[in-house]
Amino acid sequence: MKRSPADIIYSEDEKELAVIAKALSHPVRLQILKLLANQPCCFTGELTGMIPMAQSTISQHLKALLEAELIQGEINPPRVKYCLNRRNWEKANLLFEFFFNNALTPESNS
Amino acid sequence: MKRSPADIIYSEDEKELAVIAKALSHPVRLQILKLLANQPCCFTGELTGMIPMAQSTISQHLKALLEAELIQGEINPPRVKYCLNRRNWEKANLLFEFFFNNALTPESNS
DNA sequence: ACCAACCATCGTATATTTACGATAAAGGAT
DNA sequence: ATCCTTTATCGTAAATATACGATGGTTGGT
Repeated sequence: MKRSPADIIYSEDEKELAVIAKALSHPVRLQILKLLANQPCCFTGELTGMIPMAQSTISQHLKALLEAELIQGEINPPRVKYCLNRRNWEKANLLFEFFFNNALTPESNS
Repeated sequence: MKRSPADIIYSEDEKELAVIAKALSHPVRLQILKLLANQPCCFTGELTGMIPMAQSTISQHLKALLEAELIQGEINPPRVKYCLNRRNWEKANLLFEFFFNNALTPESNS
C-alpha cells in the first residue's frame, strides 16, 4: 500500500506553526507585517506605493497573510484597511517561543 | 522596464528569517527538529523508522534543515549523526523574538 | 449616469516544493 | 572480494508558490 502525506499525524500545534511559518517564509511578507506592526493601528494599500511590486502580487501576499490569520482586512470603500491580527500575532509569538524553548535538555554541543 | 524580485531590497535579518521560516514551514520538519531537540545530544536516521515517509523524502527534508543551518550532520559510517545546530537554533529563536516583539506600539485592536 | 480610484481575481508562465522509487556511494563484516 | 547497511542523489510527477498584466467589481464624487 502506498503511503501518502495524509498518513502522518501531526499535532495541532505543528500544523498551525507550519502554516504560520509558511506565511513568514517570504521576505516581502515580513516587510508587510513589520509595516503593519508599526502602524499606529492600521494601514491600507499604501503598500503598493512602498513596495516595488505589482499591485496584484502584493494583493496575493496579503491574501496569504490573511489566510494565516496574521492580519485582518476591513473593507472601507473604496479601500481596504489592513491591520495586524494582534491576537494571533501574540499566539504565533507564543507558538514559536514554545517551539524553541520547550524540551531543550541542558546538554549542548557545537 | 520590468521589475523583478531582485529589485526589492531586504535587510539581512529579513532574508535570514525568511529562510528559517521556510525551513519551519513543513510539519514534518518541525517534528524532526523536535526529535533532535529532545535527543540527549544527537541523533541519526532512526527518523526513517519513526516517520512514515520514504527514506529519500526524509533525506530531502534533512537537507532542507541543513541548508537553513538548523541542524548539522556528522558522518559516522555507515551512518550520519544529526544534531541540532544549537547556536543557530538560539539565533533563530532570537530572530523570531525580535520580529514579534519589536516595534509594537501599545495600541491594540481586534 | 459616468468616471476615477482602489483592490481582488483571473489567466498565465515559470520556478520551487514535495513526494516516490530506483540507483549509487561508502564503509563494515564475513 | 563480496555482501549488507545506511544514506544521499537522481529522475520524475504532481502540486504549490510567485510574479506579471489584464480585467472586473464596488463605491464616492461629478
